[in-house]
Amino acid sequence: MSLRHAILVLLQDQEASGYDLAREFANSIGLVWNATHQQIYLELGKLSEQDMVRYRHVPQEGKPDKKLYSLTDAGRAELVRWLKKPAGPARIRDAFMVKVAGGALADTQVLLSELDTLAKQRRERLATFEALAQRLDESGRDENVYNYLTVRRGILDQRAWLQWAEEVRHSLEHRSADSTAS
Amino acid sequence: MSLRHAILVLLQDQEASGYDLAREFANSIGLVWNATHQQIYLELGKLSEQDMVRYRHVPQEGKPDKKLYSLTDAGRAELVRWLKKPAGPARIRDAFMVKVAGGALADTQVLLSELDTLAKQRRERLATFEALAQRLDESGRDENVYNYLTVRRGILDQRAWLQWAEEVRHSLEHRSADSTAS
DNA sequence: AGGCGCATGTAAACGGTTACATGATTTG
DNA sequence: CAAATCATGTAACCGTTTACATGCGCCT
Repeated sequence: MSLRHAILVLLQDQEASGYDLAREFANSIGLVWNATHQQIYLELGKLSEQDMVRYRHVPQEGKPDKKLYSLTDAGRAELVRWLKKPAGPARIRDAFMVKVAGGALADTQVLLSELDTLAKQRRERLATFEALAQRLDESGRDENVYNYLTVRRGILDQRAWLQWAEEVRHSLEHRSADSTAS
Repeated sequence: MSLRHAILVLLQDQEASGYDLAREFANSIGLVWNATHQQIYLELGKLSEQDMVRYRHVPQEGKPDKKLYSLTDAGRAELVRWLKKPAGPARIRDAFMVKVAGGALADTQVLLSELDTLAKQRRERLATFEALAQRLDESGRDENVYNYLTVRRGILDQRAWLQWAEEVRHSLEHRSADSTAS
């Protein structure tokens, strides 16, 4: 399990609430590891019990109070320990790809429109990441190497996907031109 | 849940045993969806109860008997139904990426050697996929569009990862040159 | 003799998703 | 007035991994 380690990594840079972490998981890191807020609150609870994180209670006006979590020495030690041992292989669950593999039975039009939807999302992400990369590049490239590399991965990933999407569109459109009778 | 649909897609082309499916999940489709044999046997059991697959018992000599599964009409209908509704977003769990993001605390040498290990695996996969793509391209490109596209995704994915790995190596080597004192 | 490949399975533990619940403030 | 944002949480369920179990044949 390394949801816990993903959380520790995020807390390494800055104090954050469970809510903040959930947002980060939905954006940048989300490409690489995802988690819902319930999962995060649960894990923060466990980490806190095990003294790997501590929190301070921050009352707010208008908004609900928040708990700002930060790493303890034990948490940092755990992170360091984990960083040393080899990571398991990456796992993915890409339902759309399963669909393409089973495409013979699928409605080409449905696949094409879904492809468009996904491509749009990817293009938006790509823009976000490119903007982020530029900002990181301007403001001190050496301190932010790790963040920069993470974002670069996101960029290359989106581009590869979009390129593939072009190939798919080409093949499918060619294919649907054959069978305009259906 | 669409492990079930991934299985249905695989059975669409050919009869297979649980063991066969597990192998396919470990290879080609594994890039896109993964599952262990226990999960597959369990799901095949459920699919069989729901009459979406049937099996014939094949006794073998020397080796244990096997059950060869194939799609029923109900199974094919379920696949078609699923293919029509939009797929959820792709999910990934890439532990190595989490490590890079938390790289400030990591030992650069450890990261670099892990990068090498992963790069080697990716290069092997890339070679496998490229060989497969060529074979598909030669033997009738139109019948195999869907398989071909799936393999293309694998190829583009490996290339993007390897390109990223080059950037990471560059950054990390540069970085470790600074602090040869450690 | 030991390990790998074939082939199937059970059981327990753990990880993760979905639904539900609350409640103030801001934005359309 | 409805919906989104901020902020936290519980409970039930489902999906997934890990460990255990069996047994023959082949290769080193």
